[in-house]
Amino acid sequence: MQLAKSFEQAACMIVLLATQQPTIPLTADVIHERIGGSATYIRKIIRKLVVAELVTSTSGNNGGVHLARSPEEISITDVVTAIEGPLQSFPDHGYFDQVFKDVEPVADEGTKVVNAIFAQADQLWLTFLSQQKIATLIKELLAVQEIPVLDWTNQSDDKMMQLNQLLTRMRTD
Amino acid sequence: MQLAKSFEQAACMIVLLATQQPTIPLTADVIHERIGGSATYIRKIIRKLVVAELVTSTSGNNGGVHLARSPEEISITDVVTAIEGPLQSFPDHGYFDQVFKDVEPVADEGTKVVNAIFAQADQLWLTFLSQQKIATLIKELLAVQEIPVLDWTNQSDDKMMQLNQLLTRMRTD
DNA sequence: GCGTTTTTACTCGGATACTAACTGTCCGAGTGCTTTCGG
DNA sequence: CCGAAAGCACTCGGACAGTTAGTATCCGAGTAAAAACGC
Repeated sequence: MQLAKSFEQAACMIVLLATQQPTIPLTADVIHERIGGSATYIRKIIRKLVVAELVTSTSGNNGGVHLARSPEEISITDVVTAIEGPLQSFPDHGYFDQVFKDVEPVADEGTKVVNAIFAQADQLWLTFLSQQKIATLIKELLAVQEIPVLDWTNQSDDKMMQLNQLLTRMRTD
Repeated sequence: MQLAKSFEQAACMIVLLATQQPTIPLTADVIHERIGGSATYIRKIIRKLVVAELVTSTSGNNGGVHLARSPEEISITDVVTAIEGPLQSFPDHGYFDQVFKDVEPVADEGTKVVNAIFAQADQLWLTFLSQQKIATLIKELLAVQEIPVLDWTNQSDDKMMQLNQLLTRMRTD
């Protein structure tokens, strides 16, 4: 049981967008250059994030995507449900009811019991991940106190060096 | 993100075997008649349970499968890992490292952080389900204090009526 | 009657198709900024 | 100088193709109990 590969890519996008200057939206192409993989599929993933209202996209020239709310208000659970839909780990095909179908007093209580158990387990998983915000994730990731903001659109090596310098400066503070 | 359909079937088998007279092993065919679905695939699932040492199978005439240990000592987690293997909900394709590949001081710490978070969430899920034993599940399922034992091999309607009577008697006690 | 062979009823485990979900591609259409053009 | 038209750079969203994990089938081989057989 594993999340889809696209979830990992989606999470990367959110992180990317969180460190992007809010004034400059990111193009699907720029995102793709950073994350790699299939350029067209990246768009499909972006679309899911738009539908889930985690990011906003603007059409036309100089368009692109940017976060819909601050990284402090986006949890990992948000990203998971955006990509995968509501979580239900137990695949209910009614086999339990089938087995005990002629045991009359039990009727179709079978799956209900099992479903309830898994619903609890799922809830534990979800609530834990809902406490993990993108903001704290990035801070851990880059080992800094505050989220650095830069412009990923500018791809020159200089910018990359600037980020490195920025990071080390932030860490030593 | 969902468990495989075969997990549900596997769980049913364990329940079935738990209520089976320990002296009489169950044939793959008998199990199939109760659970339904594909007869040959049922065998593959049984095989997984055997490899995971949840059930034991004996070859030859009058052979079949029976539980390897008591239902009190089998947890839902055991069944999950028997069918799905070790749980790792985060699909680690290294995208995070890819994004920050030229941010030198971070190096390949990216996936480690994310992996750690999901490992915690998974652990919560697993430990909760490891506390849910098959024995208690069955008791809830059938609304009885003790697990009823019968012979599923005998398929006559009489036996089914006997079970129903047995259950109502156990409940009123 | 007793040991050996055959039959029978199972499991074992690999090779092979089928299927659905996920992944990836393609293309026509829409949107808004920018530029061009005519008066 | 100003408004309308054309061009451009993007996104939108659906239709379609490829890939992979899970599902399902088939078949030859192995194993142990029971039945049949021979002396």
